[in-house]
Amino acid sequence: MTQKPEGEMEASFHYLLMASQTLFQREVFARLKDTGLTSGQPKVLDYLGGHDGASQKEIAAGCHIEPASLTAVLNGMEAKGLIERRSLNNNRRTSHVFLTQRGRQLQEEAARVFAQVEQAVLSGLTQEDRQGFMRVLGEIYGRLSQHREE
Amino acid sequence: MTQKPEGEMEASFHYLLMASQTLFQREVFARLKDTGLTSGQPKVLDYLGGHDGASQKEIAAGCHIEPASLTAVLNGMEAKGLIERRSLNNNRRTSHVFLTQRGRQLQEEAARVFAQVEQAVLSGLTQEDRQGFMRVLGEIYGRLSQHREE
DNA sequence: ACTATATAATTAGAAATCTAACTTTTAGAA
DNA sequence: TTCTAAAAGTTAGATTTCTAATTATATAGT
Repeated sequence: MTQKPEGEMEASFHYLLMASQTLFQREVFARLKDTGLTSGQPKVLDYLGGHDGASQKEIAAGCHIEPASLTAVLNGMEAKGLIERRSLNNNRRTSHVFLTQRGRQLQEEAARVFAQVEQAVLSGLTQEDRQGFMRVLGEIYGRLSQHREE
Repeated sequence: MTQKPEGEMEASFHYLLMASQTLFQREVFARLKDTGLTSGQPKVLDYLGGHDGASQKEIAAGCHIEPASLTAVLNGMEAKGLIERRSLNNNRRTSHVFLTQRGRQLQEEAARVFAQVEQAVLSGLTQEDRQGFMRVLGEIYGRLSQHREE
């Protein structure tokens, strides 16, 4: 309901995708405001939650940002004591990133908030709509990922 | 390595939404590179395509960015001769934004590229999947919009 | 081994975005 | 009408992000 044709419903795919992502992110950041996390950090924490000790290159790929962008985010996180960079196997070129205890706490908090907002957004859908939506969104993501590699 | 849905498919809603939007945007910008448009400008052109003469406040709302952010984008567009700011009805507080002839050209080009990428991404879906996806995405957007107003 | 190439990360500079504070202008109230 | 509050836009400072160039390290070829 509440589909007020305000102006001229620009309900194109790209508009809805962009707008939904923006609004979702804002809701997440709003709920994480107290943690002191800045806007680039939650996604990195989220990735590290499942890939502790990953290289910066791997983290950047997983977060879909450039390695150069990640450097700045990690510097901030390291300064706040959320992560540590270490070399492994006598390889001094690659640096592996590990969550500190405090980093782990905030990663868990971020995961909770992501799940909360996700729940709030998807709870109104039928099980069928939800599953169908996730399946198609996965296909779309796959298609976009291919594009990148070509 | 790790070019496929690697490791543990983090196919959560928030991950797919964020990643898809990022990849979509990158594809659009890649195809608009020759136009000299910078990353903040296409969405504003897109909005103006349907709302020429809108106030900055309206444009910001339509693009889901803050008025302060829009100021910088419009300054760049004005410097490149894509838009003009004008006062109407002796109201000197509100400034209305109009596309120039060149701005209109680039708006049309941006619209073409948005449509192209959209087509490339959605063309693999069945008509049913496509319609269902758009409907649910619209519902999700509506839900997120409400959140903001509360 | 020694040099050339490739890779991982960083730096530099630009643009986009946010929040908070400020300026100007309009509208409302006493 | 005059004073006060609200609104529209801008400015300032920070973070995120990009591309291009740089540094340091590792791998490969001869």
